[in-house]
Amino acid sequence: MNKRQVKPEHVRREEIINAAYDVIFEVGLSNTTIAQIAKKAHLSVGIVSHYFGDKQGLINACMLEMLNILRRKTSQYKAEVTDSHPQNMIKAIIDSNFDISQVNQRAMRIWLDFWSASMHMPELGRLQRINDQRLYSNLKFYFLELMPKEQASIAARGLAALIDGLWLRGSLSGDTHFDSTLARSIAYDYVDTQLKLIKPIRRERQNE
Amino acid sequence: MNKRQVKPEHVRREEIINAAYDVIFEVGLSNTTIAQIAKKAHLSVGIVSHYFGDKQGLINACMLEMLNILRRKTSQYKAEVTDSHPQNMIKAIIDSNFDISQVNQRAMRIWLDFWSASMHMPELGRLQRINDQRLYSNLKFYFLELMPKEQASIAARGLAALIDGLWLRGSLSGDTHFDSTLARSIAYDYVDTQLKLIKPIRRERQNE
Amino acid sequence: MNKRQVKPEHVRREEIINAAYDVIFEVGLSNTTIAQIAKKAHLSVGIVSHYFGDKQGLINACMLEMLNILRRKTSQYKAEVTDSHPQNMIKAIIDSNFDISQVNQRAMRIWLDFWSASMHMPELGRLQRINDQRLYSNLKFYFLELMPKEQASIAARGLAALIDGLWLRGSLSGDTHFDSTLARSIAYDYVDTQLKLIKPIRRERQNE
Amino acid sequence: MNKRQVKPEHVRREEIINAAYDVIFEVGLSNTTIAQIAKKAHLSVGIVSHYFGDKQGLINACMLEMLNILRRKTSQYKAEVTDSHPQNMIKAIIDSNFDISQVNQRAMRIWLDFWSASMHMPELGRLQRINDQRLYSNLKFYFLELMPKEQASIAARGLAALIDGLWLRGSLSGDTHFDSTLARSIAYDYVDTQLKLIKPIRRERQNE
DNA sequence: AATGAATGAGTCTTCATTCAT
DNA sequence: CATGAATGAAGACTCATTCAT
Repeated sequence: MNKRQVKPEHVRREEIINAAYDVIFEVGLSNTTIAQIAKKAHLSVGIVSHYFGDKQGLINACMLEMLNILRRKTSQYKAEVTDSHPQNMIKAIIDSNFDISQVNQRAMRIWLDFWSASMHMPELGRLQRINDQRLYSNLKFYFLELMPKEQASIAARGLAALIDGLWLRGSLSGDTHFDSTLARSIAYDYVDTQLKLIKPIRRERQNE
Repeated sequence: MNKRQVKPEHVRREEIINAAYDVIFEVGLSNTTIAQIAKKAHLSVGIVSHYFGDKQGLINACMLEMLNILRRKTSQYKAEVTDSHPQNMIKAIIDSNFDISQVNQRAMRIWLDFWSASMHMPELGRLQRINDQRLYSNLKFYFLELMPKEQASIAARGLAALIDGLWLRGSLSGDTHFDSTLARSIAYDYVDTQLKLIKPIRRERQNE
Repeated sequence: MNKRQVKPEHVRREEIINAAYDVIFEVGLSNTTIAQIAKKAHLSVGIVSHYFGDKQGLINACMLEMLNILRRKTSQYKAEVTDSHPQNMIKAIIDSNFDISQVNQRAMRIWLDFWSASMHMPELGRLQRINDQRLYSNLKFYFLELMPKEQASIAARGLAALIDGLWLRGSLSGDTHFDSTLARSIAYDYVDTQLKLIKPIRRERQNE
Repeated sequence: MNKRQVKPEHVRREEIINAAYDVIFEVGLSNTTIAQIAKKAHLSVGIVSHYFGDKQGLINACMLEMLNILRRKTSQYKAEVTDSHPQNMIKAIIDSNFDISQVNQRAMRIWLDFWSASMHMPELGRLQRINDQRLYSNLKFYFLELMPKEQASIAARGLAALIDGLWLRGSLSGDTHFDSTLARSIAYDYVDTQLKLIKPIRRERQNE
């Protein structure tokens, strides 16, 4: 008789959010219903409004959680870098971005669903733009230590786009598994080529 | 007055598809209703089933049209290249991809919506994978004329991802206008750096 | 180029009615659409209103035709009786009723569909009651020549019900073929037993 | 005030089914809409899917209920027979069949509607054939105790058809009231004549 | 805290009918 | 005569939300 088991709020919220991820992965965000989520979480439909106010509240919470996990992951990867040369930090950021998707193909699809939804759900858009901005700033910060401002900007923008694009193409390919090693090597290669070709250009510019 | 105006099938189809694009842009694919599309096209709701069978049929037709336009655009850009050096062809492909989005921010958002939907609508997924594959193959073909096989593969994969990523970040940024010049320069830069760093590896080419 | 082939009105009407029978048999009266009928008849949807005013007009025409065929069939069977003893006439009526169903299982199902519909379509109800009444009167007329009024009434009512019931159970059984020989023998048996037991009441007949 | 009144499931189901019977009687099964049923039951349209999945589920439940009532009624009539002579049991079965229709003219029309629908709705067809078979077997069982096998078969088949036919003609006659006494006497008469005429035939056969 | 019965607005789909050609 | 494009009302179904228990 462990019906009506009362659990701490944060545990319940976590359970519901995870159930939501499952359902979103299976049927897509726009086909996800509260009833499905409740069933997956072995709870009643009323529970969502209880903990999240309404469906939108749950969706916001899901995206927020996703972004928080990524942020934590990035912090963690950066903290683990021993030689904190800018290039290594950039690679840590790359690694953290592909770690998420490495964990599961599921996350990638969910991510894309939220990206898409963020165009038409203001709160999601806000969160998404903050995240976009964070990745860009983060990368630019380290590129600036390696190359002139203008090129750092391009490199950061390019790398951010490359990371997102690799992820995007990964989610969309029918493959069940995303080749994160390949993705990472393509991203590393981008950084390497940018760095190798930066010096001669700088010199010319410095003469100006 | 002009009630019951009969138009040729292809014209009506085009009108309806364009109305659909408008609505999808405004409210998102998953919030788009047939009633909205019909209203935008100044037609009745029954017309969609008349021309497209059902809503899914219309959606498929929309995506197919989008992809066809891109394909035609790419052919056109490639045909316009005077000096058909591989690098120029690659840049033509880049240009064609950003031409679409240049035309309007609308297209970019619609594109993302379809990308997302393609994960859960089989026919859309099929079309989308064909398109993904086409971009990759197209790029790889020209990269192969410039560098060894393995690197060509990476470069093609990287550039395809970069193009998609730039587009993605463009759709998601709140900006009303996408800076296609910047996007193109980032993509060009990717090609240039890839090519510059290829030389030391392929010494024989330097003799040319 | 035999498109737009113009045929006499009664031919067109016949074609459309037959197409309607086909469709009604396949999907049931309530699921029958004008589009299906038109397609089956290789004509356009507009044709129905052209010849029958509207859908209800076509349905009425269908039922009327069905009843006319039965009536003609009954007249014909009765005309073919050589020894016009009342009992033979009754059997001719039975035969005519099972002739229709003998022709095809299709007719039986259509018949039942119209019976059911006649409860809620006034014109159909009118036609159906006339037909009911005709069968009853027809039978009673001959029974009256064989037995007292009261029993003739019961026998006629009983036989009419028996015929309809046999037909009903035939349409509803999943069997593809209706055993009209069995049905007829059951009906004959009813007549025979009714007649045999009439004797004690009608002494004069015992002298025969 | 009494909004949102929650009742036990079986009560709600019963209410909805009864409302459905009302509507079906009034407008016919094929014209019956969920909205009408809901209105009649003073409930919202969503309730049908809540309890029966969809409209077809409700229709199936209605027919099942009808058949169950008839079956219970037959059991009850049979249990009430004091002198369980086969002939009395057969008459009990007849009585039970006309008890239903005695209760109301409504039931008869609903039956016919379901009969008709069962030709095109698989689940209804299944239920209907089971019921047909039951009546036939039931009657044959008792006829077998009174007459030889072959004749028992005919008598059972004939009586079953007669019962259905009387019912059918009753539903279709415009009369508001079905004369169940007359119907019953016609059916009794059928049994009586079958029995009276069986003996001489049996004897001859016994001599063979 | 948790349930799930009940609601009803919103959407897709169907289809008889109309009418310009 | 005949067509079939176009209409729009009607209906089944979905599902977020509410709320009595």
